[in-house]
Amino acid sequence: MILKPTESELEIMQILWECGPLTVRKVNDLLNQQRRVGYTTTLKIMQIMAEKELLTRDTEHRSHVYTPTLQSEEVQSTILDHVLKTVFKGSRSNLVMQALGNHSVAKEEMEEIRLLIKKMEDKEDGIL
Amino acid sequence: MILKPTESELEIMQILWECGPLTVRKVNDLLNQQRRVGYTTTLKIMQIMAEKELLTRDTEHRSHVYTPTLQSEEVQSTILDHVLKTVFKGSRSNLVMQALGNHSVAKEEMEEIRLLIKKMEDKEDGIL
DNA sequence: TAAAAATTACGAAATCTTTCGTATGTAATT
DNA sequence: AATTACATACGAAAGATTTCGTAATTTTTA
Repeated sequence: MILKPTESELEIMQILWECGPLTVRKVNDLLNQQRRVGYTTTLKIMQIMAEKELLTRDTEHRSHVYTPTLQSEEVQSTILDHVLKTVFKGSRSNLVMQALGNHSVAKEEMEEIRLLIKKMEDKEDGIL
Repeated sequence: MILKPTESELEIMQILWECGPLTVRKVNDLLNQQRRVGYTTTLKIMQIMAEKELLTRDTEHRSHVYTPTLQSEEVQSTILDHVLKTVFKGSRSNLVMQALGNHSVAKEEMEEIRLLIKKMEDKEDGIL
């Protein structure tokens, strides 16, 4: 992904990742459960996203149906890399420490993380 | 911190955290090692930051000297919380997994993280 | 001391994003 | 068939951020 999505674009992608391909109407309804926003506003942003190819749309039926072109993991990774670079001067461990420090994480999730780390240490023992 | 700093503001804060209290001239010189930007642009942004109280300035001498009011950790935490909420639907472990997955981290840093996790598990055994 | 250089203040243009009104057309309802 | 509801397209206003030109002032240099 070249472009970092804007906040509004991200909101819409979240909804589409969660609830599958949707019409503008559906997206706007879900969006309005979070905050008040007009229908044509949502329409406009989704049209722009389609132009940018952040979404594809099926124009077969009267109500177009939109799908995100990127997977959530790709966008998460892009954004996290940007934060890593601009906020943590590239230090991944500082980012992780900040993310974990003084916060509670469910036991199972913590276990998942612990296992991932173990696997990484086994694999890349001593390596950068 | 109430407000998320803009990208430009963040760039400047990074420089000030790294290189201590500086004049606009110094900040602009350092900034120009990364990208081309005019002196008055940097000045303007730093003046706005002072208004917002992201920076304090010593106006004793002709060249004002600016200092960040927030520590880097505070801003890192604020921004990471925002990303957590808007990009990872609040799942801290997903964020951490994404930050670690498929990336290399120096052995010592990894060890640091491992220790932190161990400490957290000991302290909050079984708790949220 | 006069000219040049450096600094702050300020306003406004340029750019990016969000917002929505209006026009237009199609489907559903009466 | 006429009216109402619903959809897209489009342009432009509103808002936020970045950019920089210019004026006014002070310091430095020649």
